[in-house]
Amino acid sequence: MKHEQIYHDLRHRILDGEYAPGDGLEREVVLCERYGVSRPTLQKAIGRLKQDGMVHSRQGSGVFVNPAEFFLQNNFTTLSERYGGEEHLTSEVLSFACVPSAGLGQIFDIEPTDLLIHYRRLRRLNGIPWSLEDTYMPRNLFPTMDASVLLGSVISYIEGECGYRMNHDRVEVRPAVTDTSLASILQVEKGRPILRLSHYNYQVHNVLMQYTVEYTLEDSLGISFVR
Amino acid sequence: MKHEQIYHDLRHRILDGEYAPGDGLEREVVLCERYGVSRPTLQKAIGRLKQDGMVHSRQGSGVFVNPAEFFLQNNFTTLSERYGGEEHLTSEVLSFACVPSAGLGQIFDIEPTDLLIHYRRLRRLNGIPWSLEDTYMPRNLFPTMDASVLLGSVISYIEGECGYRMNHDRVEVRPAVTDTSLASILQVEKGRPILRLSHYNYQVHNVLMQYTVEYTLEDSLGISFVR
DNA sequence: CAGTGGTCTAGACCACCCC
DNA sequence: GGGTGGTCTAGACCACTGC
Repeated sequence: MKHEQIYHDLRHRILDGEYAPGDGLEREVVLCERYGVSRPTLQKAIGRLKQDGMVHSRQGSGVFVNPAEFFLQNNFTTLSERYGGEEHLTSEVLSFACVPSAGLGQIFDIEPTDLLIHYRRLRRLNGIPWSLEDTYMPRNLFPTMDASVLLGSVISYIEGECGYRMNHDRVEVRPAVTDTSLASILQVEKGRPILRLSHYNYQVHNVLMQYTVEYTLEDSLGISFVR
Repeated sequence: MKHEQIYHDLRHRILDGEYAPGDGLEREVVLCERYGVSRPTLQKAIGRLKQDGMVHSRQGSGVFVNPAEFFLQNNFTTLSERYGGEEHLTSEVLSFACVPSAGLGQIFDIEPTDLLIHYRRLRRLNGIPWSLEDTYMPRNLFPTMDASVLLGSVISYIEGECGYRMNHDRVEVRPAVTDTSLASILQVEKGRPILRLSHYNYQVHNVLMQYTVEYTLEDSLGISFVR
């Protein structure tokens, strides 16, 4: 998709410092010519940059780059999307098993006796324990899944080998405090405030492919709404 | 804006049960005729419905209404937007004063000695304490503001009487636990996990008009990402 | 008043679903 | 193969900015 490419290109140019904060981007017509697209397509790309807090625009004036502290670094996505590439993210698989879905059967819309794949991973950021993830995936959708998949990218297993297509995510945030076990795994004190994120990963037609509960030491998650 | 009207119309039709979950909406061309718009405009409206979790679409097939548990009720917005109209929301002004900006001067980009209007409100949902808000607004932008503004809608004061235009919001979520004073105000036990939301309300050009810190007993906030 | 971004249109082409 | 949504275009008109 053209607008997506343009979005990524402009985003990288901004992050690379090609435009200083406060600078205006080129006029829309110029950018349209550079990328060889029409204005609506360019504006779709600009719109995503606005949502990310990278730029703001003023009718009759121009599109301007925000100071870096306004940038929202893809928060609320999965950890690998938040930090992919930029920081040193490692994961340690703490467990991998097939379990009866039991109570979780409801959200997956399967029977309590049907099987779910469950794995728990500790994610470290630059070596420091950063978040704990419990992920569940229905066995019937992923019959070939085994522990070796976790060595690579789970996403490319789902989208590549299995041929499924992710359609949308839903994320719920809850406040929590570390209990004894969580505190010892994440190596923080007991009773520390912590965010608990539930990620629901859907195919089209609301078929749930992945359900992940993440406890993260991230101190804040941000989001912005452009009117 | 036409796409906004269409979004609200369809949203109300869905909430009113005009379409049952799983039902398909009319074909896009039909809806275009009904509303007298072109397809891109209609699709902008549909796109917002998808983000809200109200519908999903399938290329080559149609647009379908989701079960109600997928609906995201405008979370992450201000409390009055989250519950406006639907529930009984009341607020009690606990304090109103003009204070030196001090440390907050930085985020407003003003001097530490410049004045900020500060007010604290306890919001109740159906009579139950639900969230505590501390709001700061720069005195120089709102010289006519006094406590009487809080009796009506602060938004319409800002956009109507003052003639400013909100351009975008930024929200940050942090985990917290209630301390003694917060627990007594919100009438919950001390040490309870709670979400702390920072709302930043901007005019164009990133002029900060309002900064609000909200502690809310909301058990979870949701958001969805459509690819 | 000239130039900018904001919104919308009419129509095109494609990928995909389902008969 | 007929019909659906996904994407894009070229161009129009408007509101607003800033000289």
